[in-house]
Formats: sequence, C-alpha cells, structure tokens
Amino acid sequence: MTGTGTDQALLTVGDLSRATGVAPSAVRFYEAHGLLTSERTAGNQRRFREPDVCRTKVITVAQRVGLSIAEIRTLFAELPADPALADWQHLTERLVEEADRRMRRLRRVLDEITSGAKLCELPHTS
Amino acid sequence: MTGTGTDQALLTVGDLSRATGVAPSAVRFYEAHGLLTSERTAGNQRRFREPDVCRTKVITVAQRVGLSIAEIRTLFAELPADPALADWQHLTERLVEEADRRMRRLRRVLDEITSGAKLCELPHTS
DNA sequence: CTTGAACTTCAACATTTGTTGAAGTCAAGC
DNA sequence: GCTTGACTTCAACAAATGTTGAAGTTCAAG
Repeated sequence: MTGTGTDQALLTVGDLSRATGVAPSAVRFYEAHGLLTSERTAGNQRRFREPDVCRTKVITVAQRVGLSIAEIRTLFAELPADPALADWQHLTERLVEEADRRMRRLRRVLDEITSGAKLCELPHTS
Repeated sequence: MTGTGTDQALLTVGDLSRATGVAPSAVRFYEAHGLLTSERTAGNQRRFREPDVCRTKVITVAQRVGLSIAEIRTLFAELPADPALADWQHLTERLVEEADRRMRRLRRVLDEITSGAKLCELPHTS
C-alpha cells in the first residue's frame, strides 16, 4: 500500500503563473470571478491542481476569441470537476465553434462594406 | 455660375448620430479623440460633413475588427481631408487585410489547442 | 529556529470606451 | 421675440480587466 492514489501535484499561484504565462494577480482575479477554484493549505495559501493549468490556458485562448470573463464562466459551467480528455475536447470544440461564428459575423460585416458599397457616398463633386 | 459649389450638407451631432446609429455622446467622444473633425457655427455648435458619416461607420466596423481608438486614428491618418472613392476603397482594403491577419492569428491559436493537443495533460488516472 | 521568498487580503489605481447629468447657450418655428 | 428642443462643456460615474502596493503571514531550506 505505498501509493494512496492522491499524488496529485499541487500548484501554488506562482507555479500556475509560470506554467501558463498568466500573472499571479490575474490568476487570483480569475479565481475571484469563478473561473478557477483552489483548495487552501492550513496556512490559507491557494493550491491548484493540474486541470487548472489547462483551464487557465483555455481562459487565455477564449479571451482571444473575444469571450468575456462571464462568458468563459458559462463555458466552464459544462465542465465536470475532474475533466477527462473527452471533456476538454468537447470544450475546445465549443470554443472553436464560437470563434467560427464570430469570424463569420465579422466576415459578413466586412463584405458589406466592400461590396455593398453604400457605406460611403461620394461627395457630389459636380 | 449658379452654384457656388459649396452646397455641402452640414450635419449636427444629432444628424450624424441618426445617420450612423452612433450615440451623440460617442460622436463627441470620437471627435475628442481625433477620429472625427468638425467646424463650428458662430454659436459654437459642431457641424460635420458627409464624409464624416462614412468615417463614423468605418469606426464602428473597425471596432468590430478589434481595433482600438488609437489604431483607428492611425488608420485614418492616411485618409485625405476630402477623400475620393479610391481613398475609401483603399481604407476598407486595409481594414479587411487587418481583419484577415487577426483571424488568421486566431485560427492558428485554435489549431494549436485542437491538434497540438499538449494544452491539457490528462490527469494520470493510473 | 530562523530567514527570505512567496504567499495572503484589501484598497487604490490604471486603461478603455463610453454614458449621464447639471448648468447654461443656440437655432428655428410660430 | 419667445419658446422649445437640440446643442455646449465639464465632471462624475460605469463596467471590464486587471496591476500595484502596503501590511502582514506562511513555507521550505539550512
């Protein structure tokens, strides 16, 4: 009975920050806004788990897609506590879909201003 | 010699707002930040010109592309005072290019998280 | 144990992109 | 020429997304 099975690597704020490139202040901010959760040590320090590295990276990507913190929270709402690979895949799939939707919307607007052409009337230089 | 040539329609803030769907406060904001310019009446009220309708619409689209006010100001820096059709076309071309660049960058990031796959390590459930 | 780096909370600040309201002025129709 | 709606400026507020700093605590190494 050597292993208890709970050899989970616990990460400090600094560890998570280094693992993701996100500033410690931002990590705390994300936790305060429900995007990350942590346990606490006896001395009240945060300890994150490995999936939080992934969550944090997803946050970064989702922000690039244009999602707000609130929207990312909603996105994460579907994610189980200890996600399996399939769960991550499903999540990124949804994220990609959302990105596609937004890019298509943008493309439509761009098409309007290039081909629709009524955006800018010429000054009637008679 | 009937026309003086200066039958330019002059637009109040409200006119421009109605023509573009942008709030009057936003119009003033854009002017304060150098995206629009106006003349003033004897009584100190703003009077815009037709091209400003187009500029304002471009501002809206550029924001959807993700440009900041400062970036839009830079974009407009190339635009002559009284732009011809070709100038508008050039501008929208640049805007579309920028949008494409941004979408390609985003696409790369998305590809990384879907195919690159090293984003999320599986918890080693032995 | 002690020490130094890393952690804690909390409040204040920073930036962007505007909106709102107060107090006052202008323009246009009757 | 008066009235009324639209305009003016300016300051304060707002919401999102964090960062910074102060004051104090904890963790790990020696």
